[in-house]
Amino acid sequence: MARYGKEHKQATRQRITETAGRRFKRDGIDGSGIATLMADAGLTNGAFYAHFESKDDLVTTIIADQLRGQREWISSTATDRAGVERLVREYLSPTHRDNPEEGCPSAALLDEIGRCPDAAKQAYTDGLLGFIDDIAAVLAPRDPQSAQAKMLSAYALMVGTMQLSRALTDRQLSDQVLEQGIQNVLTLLDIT
Amino acid sequence: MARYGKEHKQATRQRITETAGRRFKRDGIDGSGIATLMADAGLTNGAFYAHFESKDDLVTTIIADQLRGQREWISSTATDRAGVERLVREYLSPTHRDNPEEGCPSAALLDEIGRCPDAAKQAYTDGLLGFIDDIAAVLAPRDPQSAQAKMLSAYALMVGTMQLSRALTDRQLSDQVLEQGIQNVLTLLDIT
DNA sequence: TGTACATCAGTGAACGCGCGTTCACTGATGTAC
DNA sequence: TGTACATCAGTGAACGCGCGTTCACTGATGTAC
Repeated sequence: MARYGKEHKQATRQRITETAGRRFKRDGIDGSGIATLMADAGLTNGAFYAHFESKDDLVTTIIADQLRGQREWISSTATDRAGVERLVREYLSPTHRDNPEEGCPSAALLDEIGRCPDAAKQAYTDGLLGFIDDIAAVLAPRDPQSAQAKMLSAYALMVGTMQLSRALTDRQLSDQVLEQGIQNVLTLLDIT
Repeated sequence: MARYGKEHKQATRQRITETAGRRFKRDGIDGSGIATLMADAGLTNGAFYAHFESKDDLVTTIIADQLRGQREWISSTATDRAGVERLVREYLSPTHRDNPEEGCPSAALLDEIGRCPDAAKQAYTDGLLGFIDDIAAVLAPRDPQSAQAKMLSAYALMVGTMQLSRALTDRQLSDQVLEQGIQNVLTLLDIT
């Protein structure tokens, strides 16, 4: 199968990273086995260790990769205050609630990340501050320090609201939680 | 070992429920095996099925039990607005962050609960509304309906903040997130 | 009050299965001649 | 331009282990006589 130019292996690694990110967000980290993750990428279990040292290594990689993806999504949407509002409404939408595998890694995995080894938590911390500071710069270019703290709190509210809406069986109540969340996030950020 | 009065088996079941609740909150649901859970209660694996139909049955029981415990804790603390403030400060404390096994089940498990079968999510929904409505009645006895929505959002912020503070490796930043969370929850609830 | 018995909470070995990880092997490729 | 070879990404069986669950059995107990 091999001896393609060096970009081939890198492309395979990227494919594993993308499909594993989706699987983690759908079934949880503990709920996703190596064999399943590799089958998702169209490979067999043995090939895993040509790309990653261990499952922990993969987890750390996925967390960094997912937050990088979230940062890119944010950069392309939240270019001004109106963009931030659009982002909040898109985040706290029934579509996001019903499709965790395509959504926010924090909403899908944050409590599990809190139980991960330090390397994974470090990747989370770094990746998070990357895009939090992006938005803080848009919202308060003159005072990024206090905007960071405010934005972290707004993010916590968005993540908690999404998780709560996914855990409720009452759909109407779930929708209502999302709506109330939008109002409170926007108020918290002094938007509208 | 047996033929104690009927209160004996019930006491054992309660012991399993308590120790399993702590274990779940520490290691996650998927991260806690039946044999470990039973050993925590001083029993062997086989005895489990004399008390519960399946692991799913236990999970549903634990969720209901944990939220009942949280409701009791709240009833004894949040008797007036000052009580609610004390509760928020205790919730968003470093002590709570550093001892998940004694803390809030939502903070420890909410994203995992969102992936559980409907029975577990139903138990969560019921248990949650139990104490949310308690606090709503304290905060706005004349308008419990809108107080419920507001309180659900405040709870989402508390849960998200706690999870975030547990996932960060930077302790100073983690402390800061908790502080900012307290301010925002109190503002959101029109306290102080 | 003392003994025989029925109860049933709890034991512990075993079931098939999937886990994370290792490793001898395969075979399509780019390169060297 | 055509052939032999070294490379190495990917295969798939196997490792020991813990998972959730089942079941034949044990033995301390409350009850009946």
